[in-house]
Amino acid sequence: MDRLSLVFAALADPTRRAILARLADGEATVNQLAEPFPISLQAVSKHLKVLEQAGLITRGRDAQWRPCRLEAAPLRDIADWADQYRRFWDERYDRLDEYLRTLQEQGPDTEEK
Amino acid sequence: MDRLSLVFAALADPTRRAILARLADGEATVNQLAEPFPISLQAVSKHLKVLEQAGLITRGRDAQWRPCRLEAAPLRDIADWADQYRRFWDERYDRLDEYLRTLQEQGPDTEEK
DNA sequence: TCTCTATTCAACCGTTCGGTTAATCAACCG
DNA sequence: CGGTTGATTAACCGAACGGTTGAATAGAGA
Repeated sequence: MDRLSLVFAALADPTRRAILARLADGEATVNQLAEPFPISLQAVSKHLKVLEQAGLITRGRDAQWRPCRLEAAPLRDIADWADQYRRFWDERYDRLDEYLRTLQEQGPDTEEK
Repeated sequence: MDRLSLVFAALADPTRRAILARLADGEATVNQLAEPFPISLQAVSKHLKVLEQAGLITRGRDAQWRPCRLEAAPLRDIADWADQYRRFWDERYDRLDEYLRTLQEQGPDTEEK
């Protein structure tokens, strides 16, 4: 699967987003990360694997602990991706938006919905 | 499912992101949207349903056509969400980042990985 | 060594996903 | 009306998902 799809898929789960939020406060072990959730440790381990493959975390090794660290690069990627569409929500781009729509609507029907 | 998860899940598919890109150029019918893809019209219809339930598109009615229109609000939402983590990738926030990590690493081990 | 802790791997289970084909609905048009 | 076009719905299929339990691995420590 492509990189962007992997990241979006990883973020499409509240548990995984909560894990990222926790990691924003600093590194944490699997047990620490699992503590707030009513699911098994193994389930959390799976979530971490998904986050790792999406490049959203990296895991080190400290004795028998595997400290997880947030990696923000993919988040920048999706922020940049969404920013492509900024003109569709940012009112400062309203005039440009209007202009583009007018350009495109020349043929089928000129009326606005 | 929560709103944000719906949006992320909808975006976790290249076909659906391509549909959104197409809609950035203006409204389009299902057939027009389906044309570039090597999948059936029904499959595209399903994708549109997913996008609609995520609030990323709205569909009108023009005779037997169902023109689709991009709705950017959820994209603003995910951009805002990602922006929470900006300090982890934006170099202008490096000092703050360092500071926060130092604060947090007081207990288990002070060494960096 | 034996044991305890931290974590992962393996197998399984029910649900969802992305696709298919076939049938149906909706609206125009002769 | 009947036929055609545009789009959705229904039923199905294999793969992936999110969870489980149980077994295995890695390292600390007595």
